[in-house]
Amino acid sequence: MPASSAKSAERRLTARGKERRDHLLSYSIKRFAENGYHPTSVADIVEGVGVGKGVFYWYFPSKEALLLEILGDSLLDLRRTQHAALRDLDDPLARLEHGIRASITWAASHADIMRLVMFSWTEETFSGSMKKGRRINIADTAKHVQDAIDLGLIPTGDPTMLATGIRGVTDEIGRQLAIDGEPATDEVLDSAVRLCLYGLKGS
Amino acid sequence: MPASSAKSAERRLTARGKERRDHLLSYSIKRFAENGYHPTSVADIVEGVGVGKGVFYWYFPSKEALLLEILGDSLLDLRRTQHAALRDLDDPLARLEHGIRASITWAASHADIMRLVMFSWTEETFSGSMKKGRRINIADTAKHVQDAIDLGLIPTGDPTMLATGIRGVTDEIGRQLAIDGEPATDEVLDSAVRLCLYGLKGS
DNA sequence: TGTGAAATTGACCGAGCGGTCAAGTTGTAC
DNA sequence: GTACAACTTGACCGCTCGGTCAATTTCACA
Repeated sequence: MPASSAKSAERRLTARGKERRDHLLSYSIKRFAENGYHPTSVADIVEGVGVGKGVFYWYFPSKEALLLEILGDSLLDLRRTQHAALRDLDDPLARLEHGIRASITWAASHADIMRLVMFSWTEETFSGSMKKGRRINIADTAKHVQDAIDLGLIPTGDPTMLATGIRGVTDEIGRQLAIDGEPATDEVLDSAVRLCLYGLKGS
Repeated sequence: MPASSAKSAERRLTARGKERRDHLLSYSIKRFAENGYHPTSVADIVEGVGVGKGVFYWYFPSKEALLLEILGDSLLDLRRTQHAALRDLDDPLARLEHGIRASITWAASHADIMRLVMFSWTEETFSGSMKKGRRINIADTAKHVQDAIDLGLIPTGDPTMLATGIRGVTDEIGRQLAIDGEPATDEVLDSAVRLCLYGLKGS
């Protein structure tokens, strides 16, 4: 490895450096989503950005580390979005509803990321990151389900199981919107919310 | 291409030939699921089966065609399983219930295929096959939803939208079971059915 | 037993991969 | 102006990939 490789997290980047790095990141996401991770070579990426190959390895330790960074950043962004959507709500069912809406909306507006997520489930190298994300996401949801049960708003049941079902609805609908390139309309969001909440009440 | 390549669908295969082909197919599925499609080379496959490289290309025109065949076969098998599960039932809701159970059970017991399906959504070359499968699957389900609406068993709603939600529940739960290597227990199946059917009734 | 199709081998090919690095340029702090 | 770190270049490397093919063996059947 070069003396000052991209390994260290605390690398000093100039303004120009940060811009270059962001450009490489966003372009990689786009190409990975369009062409697939493996079929997109590092040479494709640097050519698309218009720089030499060494630039890629100045900012990222490897192609693999780049995808892992994309996945980690995305999980963080989704959680932040969800949290922002429900932080002011007290009612557990209202929190669930706004969480569902936020998840689907986020997925629909991050179609590229959704494709990378689907791919990442299929290879050991990346699926660990995905499992962690799912565990966190389901735990977040299950907490609200448990609160709803405790308050007698819905019948007793296994909160994790129910949260998994809810994630199924939001994931699939989000995935479909992302793949088809359609936005999350109110009609879609309302249907998803009804399906989940009535499902919970009936369980 | 060789004079008698694998291109023709009506190739005459001896009993030994069919066995060899099946062996290559099943071993490829296993390796693709374990290691990912791209990281698994044709050399890996033939080495695992214990034959020369030419044998692979005697039975399959390309690595890509092999995966497409796996995907097509699997869609057929799933549909056959679903159809067998509900062909004797008249009540649309009972048909939906048994379809849901069959889908999840099939996914849980075909974990390898589920991994390949997830991957295939992420590359243009294969996602066409996936979209077709989803369209067919949702149309199958929507038909029963429409029947239930017509009979007044559930409130009016967009059958395709509702069928998409149901597919979301079955897909996600099936996927989770497959990834974790767990079987589809009655408890899981019951929860999924309740979530879907109560969701429909509330919509 | 002879014959042709089916099946098999594995060395070989051109291409492209992820990644390296010596050399050079740019930016900035004193 | 000078010194040093940040940044950039692109030729190059070793390797593996999907795929080919001439030569050979196996087998079903006449």
